[in-house]
Amino acid sequence: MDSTSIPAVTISAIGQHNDSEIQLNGWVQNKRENKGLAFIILRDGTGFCQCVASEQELGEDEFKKTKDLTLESSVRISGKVKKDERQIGGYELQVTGIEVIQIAQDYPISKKAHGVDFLLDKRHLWLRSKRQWAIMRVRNQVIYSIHNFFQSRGYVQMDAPIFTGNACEGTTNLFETDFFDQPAYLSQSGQLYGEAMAMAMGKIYTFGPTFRAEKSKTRRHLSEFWMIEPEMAFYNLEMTMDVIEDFLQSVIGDVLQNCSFELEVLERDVTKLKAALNPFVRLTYKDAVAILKGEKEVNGKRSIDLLTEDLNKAKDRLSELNNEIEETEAALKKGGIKKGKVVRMEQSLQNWRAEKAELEEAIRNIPVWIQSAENFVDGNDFGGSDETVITRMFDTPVMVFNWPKIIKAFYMKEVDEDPTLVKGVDVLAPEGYGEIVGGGERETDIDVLIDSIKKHDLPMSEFEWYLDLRRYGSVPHAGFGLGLERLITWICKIHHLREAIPFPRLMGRLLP
RNA sequence: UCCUCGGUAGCUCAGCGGUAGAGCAGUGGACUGUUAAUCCAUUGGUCAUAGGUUCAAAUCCUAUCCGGGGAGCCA
Repeated sequence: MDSTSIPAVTISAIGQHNDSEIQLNGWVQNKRENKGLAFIILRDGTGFCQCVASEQELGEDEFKKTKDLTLESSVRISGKVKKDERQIGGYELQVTGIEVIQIAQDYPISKKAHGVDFLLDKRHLWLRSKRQWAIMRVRNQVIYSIHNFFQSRGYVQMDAPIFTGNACEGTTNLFETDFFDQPAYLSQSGQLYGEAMAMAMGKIYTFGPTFRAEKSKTRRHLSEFWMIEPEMAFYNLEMTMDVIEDFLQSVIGDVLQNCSFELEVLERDVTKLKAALNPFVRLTYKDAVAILKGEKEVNGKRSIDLLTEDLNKAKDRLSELNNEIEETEAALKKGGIKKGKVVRMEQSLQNWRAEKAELEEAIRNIPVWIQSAENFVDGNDFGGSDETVITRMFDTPVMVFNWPKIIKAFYMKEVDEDPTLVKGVDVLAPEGYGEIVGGGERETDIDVLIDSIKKHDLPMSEFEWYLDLRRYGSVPHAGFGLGLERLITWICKIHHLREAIPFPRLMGRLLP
């Protein structure tokens, strides 16, 4: 085959070459065979395309090559583009020639189900699979939209250092390193540096990696993740909440507009994302507590009633499932069923058992959540379940502001009417995803700040440069931090935060 | 650190005192429009490790190791 005379194109651009002969470079994502006919699903990173090879068209020798193709073998395939609405991407390739580059032997990720742990061991290969491809494309869109949002509004991107000397919120959460015989820590926030940069440029944002050393093993934790931290001079809390809302809606809008195929691959219910384009709910901490404890209704419902409803639904579904499982097990044991049907029944059983485990967990959890909500002590921080309960009441993200001073960071500005409160804001994502943004207005008064640093038992010497920002032209300013992976996890509605980053780092995982 | 669930074929799991199982993957075969193709056949096991109870242990008990997700903490 003369590979030079036929133009090589990407699958994403295949629509521009309908009815003409082209060449695709890629990997075999899947293959189905009939006598004299082979269907190769090719992926090239830009998309997926079914290539149809016919023995009649190709001749015996060229067609034989399709027989050897295994999953993830690399190939150049030339052929004629044919529009076909039924196919993935809307086109298929009628193969005229195949050049095998390499035959992959025993690709470890098969076409059927795998556990997350196994897949994470194979993360370098897992990234090739369709779901991961879709998530990473959404991630790319989110990153692009973030830059676009801030750049088009006059923000300057400036980055904070990764090595820091100040253990600004205690050393237990920080990774310690040896920095020329001095202890240094990997940054857990660029916030303080962001304030310095905002005093130089007006509006800035940082975009970089952040490190947390907590020994946390949950679906919402990473030891290394990416954070975006805008900081604006002459902004107050209200203006910041407006920016957050505008910002998140802009990113979500871009994803909805540009990633419809990716969201389809992920089977994402986009009505939930579209709901977030409506104005966000804004609650004071006090109101949020009242809603949590069931003292305040939302749309005529109390949180505890809604949870009880959820609990009963889960119980009903569980007994339904148990019946289905029992009946199917009995039928299988009895035998005399065709093989194809047996396979389907086995698969249903596996799905049901997984759903059952989830329901049982919910049934165990919800009473605890109700208890925790009822007994919530005003003035405490919200736990994971409390966040879930609050967001359960609304369709849009929820912004909670005016928090008790004692549970928030030292740099937050006090509320004028009530100095026990500070002008912080947390954004809670819907569908149980919890906190994605934390921010607020910063303290401008140097005496209040010095007092706060002392009360938090922080080493004053480390903060002299920070206090300079208040000594020389202190102005009202505010900002926030967005956890990139948490936002992506919610947008894609994925189970594990670790699927939202190419190579996750967490306790017990440094490879690959 | 605490709570909780788990470790059985390459993968996903069932079996819970009495001969080690299923599906997928792999391999061989059938089939000219498949969509996780289907159908037939077939390879594949120190049941995490070490002790103990028992006529008999993957199954019960004890210890150890490893992992999951939840609490704490957090984006």
